[in-house]
Amino acid sequence: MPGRGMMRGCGWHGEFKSCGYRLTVPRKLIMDILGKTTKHLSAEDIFMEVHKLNPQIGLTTVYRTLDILAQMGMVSKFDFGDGRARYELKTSGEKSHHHHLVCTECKKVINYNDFMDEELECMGKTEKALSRKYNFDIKSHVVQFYGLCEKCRGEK
Amino acid sequence: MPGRGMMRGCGWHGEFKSCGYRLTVPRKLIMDILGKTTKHLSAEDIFMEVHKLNPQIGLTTVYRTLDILAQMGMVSKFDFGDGRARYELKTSGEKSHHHHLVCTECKKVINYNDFMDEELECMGKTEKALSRKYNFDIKSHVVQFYGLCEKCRGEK
DNA sequence: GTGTCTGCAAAGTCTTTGCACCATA
DNA sequence: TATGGTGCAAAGACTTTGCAGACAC
Repeated sequence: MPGRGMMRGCGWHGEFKSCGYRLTVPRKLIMDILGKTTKHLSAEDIFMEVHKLNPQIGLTTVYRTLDILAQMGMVSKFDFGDGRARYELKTSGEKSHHHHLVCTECKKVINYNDFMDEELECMGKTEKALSRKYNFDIKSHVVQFYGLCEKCRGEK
Repeated sequence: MPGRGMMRGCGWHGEFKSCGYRLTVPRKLIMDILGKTTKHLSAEDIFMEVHKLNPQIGLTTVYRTLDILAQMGMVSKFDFGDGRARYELKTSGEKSHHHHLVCTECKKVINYNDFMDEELECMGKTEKALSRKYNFDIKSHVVQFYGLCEKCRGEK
């Protein structure tokens, strides 16, 4: 059995197996739900979706599965400042990588990737420079803008 | 009495008062501690420091003060993925703005500001573009790189 | 003196853990 | 059938709230 943490093969079924994890009903459902949304779901959100399809599945399993997925690097875990973690499937498409714009009032989150060419280039440069200077093995980054959305700034 | 949330005058004493807040012993101590470190203190960290100087002060007060400071914009609140919030005084000096490099293993955080000129320029551009496109009033941003620090990558 | 602030204790939220049973490979 | 996975309940960790007494202005 290959060590956990390694990823081989393509498609998440293969990745799962080659990491020594079993393919179970809850895990399939959770991956399905994550794959079908562009939203930023909390564990509870995902649990509620799963629950609709299979009421037997518990919140604990959702947390455990998300942990595994995050450790495998298949899912990103975000904090938008509302006290609960949010999860997003890391998709590999060209235009799928995005950053976030967060309303601090109503907690709405907008994905953007339209102004990102320069941003990504610049993040890449910084990443290299930081890796070199601090001898870090950099795996990911987070870029988030915080402010008031159109609606909330109007109400102030 | 001016409405809370406004900031006038200079020095935090003045800001505090002009926002209608009282200048109390715990608040002074907390500001002092935040002003004297470049670390990323949790509420508990700050509480322990405060406790050394004045054991009467409670953790609740620390949380409440940090809340006020964050709302006034004098303090930034960060999440580095270890389940507790971290606080930093926003200093206004030229070179004081910085971003973070976080080790996902040992949770060490490095402030960097040496590769940031281009990064900041680019963030500025993106901020403007996002403000315009989504009609957001952007107040702040977060940039964080995650990975393994020198020590932790060696142990793997 | 008045309205704010404080400390304590208790409650609230999100997340993790222990354990016996179940299911995948 | 042998691990690993699951659900439930309970515990854990961080943060917030309620309230009576204390303090800044």
